[in-house]
Amino acid sequence: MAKIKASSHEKNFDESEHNAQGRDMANCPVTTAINVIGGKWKVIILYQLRGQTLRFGELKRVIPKITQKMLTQQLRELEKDKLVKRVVYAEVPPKVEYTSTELAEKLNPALDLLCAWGSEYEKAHQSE
Amino acid sequence: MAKIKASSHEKNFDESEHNAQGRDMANCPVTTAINVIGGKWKVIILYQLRGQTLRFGELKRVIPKITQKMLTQQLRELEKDKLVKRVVYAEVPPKVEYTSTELAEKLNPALDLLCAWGSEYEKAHQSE
DNA sequence: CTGTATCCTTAGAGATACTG
DNA sequence: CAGTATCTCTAAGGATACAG
Repeated sequence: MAKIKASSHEKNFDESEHNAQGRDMANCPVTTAINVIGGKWKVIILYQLRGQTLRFGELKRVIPKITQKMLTQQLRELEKDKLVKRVVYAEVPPKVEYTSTELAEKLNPALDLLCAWGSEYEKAHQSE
Repeated sequence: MAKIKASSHEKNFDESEHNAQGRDMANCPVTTAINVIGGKWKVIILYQLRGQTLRFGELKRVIPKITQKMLTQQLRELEKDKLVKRVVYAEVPPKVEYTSTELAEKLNPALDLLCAWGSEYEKAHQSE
């Protein structure tokens, strides 16, 4: 995929210049959204956490092909972006639970539409 | 951003293994959708082409910070993914027009929701 | 169990120059 | 006008080993 920095909220348009009467709306927050959920495993993790709390190991088991490093990293970013809440229990052995936040749940309608569109897309391409 | 191959429709789940009763739906086509529109400039280009045909140079002018190389590359991928139609006129000087396809227009509702969510996200983070 | 820390490979992306 | 062709840099992501 593209190189999308997690913390990059940079504008892709130079608003200072008269930008040839292009649609300034193009710089609407879709780009922000894509930046936030565009990570390779983000939507997958988010999906698993829909209305459900999971431990680190459970997530790992449910997403077998993700590495520990990536799981940790993506979770940290999601946490920083306030899409996931992380709760550490002071036990031994350690126990950490991940839950999706309100903000994340608000994403669901959009994800559902994307999911539906993805199906259409796959249908349109399955002939190849 | 994440590394998302344009042509990668690989499964991120190992369906052969009993995957710890994880939600198989997690591997729903959201991931496909993200792969297709996750490119750094894709949604921006798509937005500019909403219900409107533009020439290469017009796109370049409207998205000043994109390089020619990236514009060409992203357009080629969108074309391959059947989201954009490319029409070349046999004139001199050359003239090439880009139009969004039906499939691309079907994405709009999802993009609108993402846009709305992006605004919420920005609000929730502006305090920082 | 839930992580770090390293090392490594690649793909994404920018800059620049050139062309039919 | 609408692109290629190179070159380079960086960051995303994977593999593996180690640790509280």
